[in-house]
Amino acid sequence: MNERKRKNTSTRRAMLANEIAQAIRLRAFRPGEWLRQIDLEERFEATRFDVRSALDELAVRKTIEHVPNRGYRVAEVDLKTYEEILATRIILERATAEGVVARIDDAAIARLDALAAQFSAAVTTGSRTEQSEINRAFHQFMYSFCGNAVLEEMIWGLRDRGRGSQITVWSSHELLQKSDREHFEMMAALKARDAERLAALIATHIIKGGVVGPVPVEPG
Amino acid sequence: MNERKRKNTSTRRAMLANEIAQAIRLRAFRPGEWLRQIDLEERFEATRFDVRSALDELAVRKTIEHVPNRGYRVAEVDLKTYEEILATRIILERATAEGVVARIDDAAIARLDALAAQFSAAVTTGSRTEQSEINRAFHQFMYSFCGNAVLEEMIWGLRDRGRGSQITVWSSHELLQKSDREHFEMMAALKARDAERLAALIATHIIKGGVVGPVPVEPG
DNA sequence: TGCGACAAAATTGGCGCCAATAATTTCGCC
DNA sequence: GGCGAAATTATTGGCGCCAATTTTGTCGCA
Repeated sequence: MNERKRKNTSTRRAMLANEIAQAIRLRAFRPGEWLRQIDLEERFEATRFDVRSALDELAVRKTIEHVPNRGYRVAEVDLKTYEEILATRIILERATAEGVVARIDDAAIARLDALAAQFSAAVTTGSRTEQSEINRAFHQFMYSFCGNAVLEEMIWGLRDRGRGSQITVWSSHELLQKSDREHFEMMAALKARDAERLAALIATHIIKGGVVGPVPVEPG
Repeated sequence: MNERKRKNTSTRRAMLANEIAQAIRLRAFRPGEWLRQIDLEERFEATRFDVRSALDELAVRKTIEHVPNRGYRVAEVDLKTYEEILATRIILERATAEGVVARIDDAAIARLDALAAQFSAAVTTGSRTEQSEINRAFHQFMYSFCGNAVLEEMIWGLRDRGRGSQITVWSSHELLQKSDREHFEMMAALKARDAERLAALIATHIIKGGVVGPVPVEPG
């Protein structure tokens, strides 16, 4: 009966914040780049008020940085913080293994196999952002079975924060292929219901995929 | 030379948000309670604009909840979410043990001993909020040596979120005394540089301090 | 007396205006 | 011609106003 009325502010704000966040993920805005409110108004067809709200939200989530009287810019993550983010991601993402192994079902495994295959295809033919989005989908779907929504939230919050680093993810084709292979190793561990092995794979996946060269990361 | 100019908004907003957050921690506002903007204006002597900004920030941090056209209220955490928060806290806080043990020095140990002693005293003589604040100070100071600022942030964000549960922390005097004892056991593990033992103690500390058998939760 | 509808009051929330600040250009002086 | 200062332009950000919405209070009717 009732047609859906126009969205209220908090919804619009959240949606816009997510749109901007995605744009940042897709590197439409690069780390350090200023986000001019006027541009965002036009690009996303939103009012200035909504743009500001969304930017404030992203600043609280540390996706962007606010400089008084200068504006908002995509956060640039320094090396130390980046390493801390990776270390914390390892802690959190490892911890999903147990729950995932316990709760995953055959249908989900099939879907994950498909996503892993999609990633394989994207490694050779797809664009950087395609690879990135498929990879994200793979992990997001897998972690969604961990049985802890709070834990999931933290993981995705951290992953978004890590985007602001100068370090190139998958800096070489070999690393990309390694990530690809690791997905299938994870699937094997998953099918064998081997939580410990899955956790170990997740840890190396994060380290190898994210850091180039000598790795000075000691979790904790 | 230059007298310090008036604080800019983002600073005022952050300060006000922290003040309100502390008030919530101290139970000046109870879970489910509505935070009327007019009241907050007077109580904290802030403009309506700043109040709203601060409330928005706290809503993003999930300390409070925003209901369109109704306002903001202290988040009520349901049991499932509360358990997830505790589980995630255990994951994160355990992970500090290694770094803390590696980095702690004698001066810090002395300070922690003092805080543990303060807590002991507060167990018998202090108020609930005093106990809570000293306990917080103890853990905050300890975790500050973990060498991972991002990890620390996550922990304190989660701890704040947990305040919104109906579950009474330290529901009995015995649990309070148990917490007290555990602080000293942690100190022993710390002095022995036994990270594994410290991690185990942290885990039980969180579980025992936070959950009390079958929980009489009444939906608000 | 209980209940529903209508009216009045209280509260929230969208938004535009313009002051404050930073960035850019122009101009004058050496 | 180069350099610094002043004027111009661009952008951000504080804030108050009033509309939209909810809550509270009142009245009439069964």
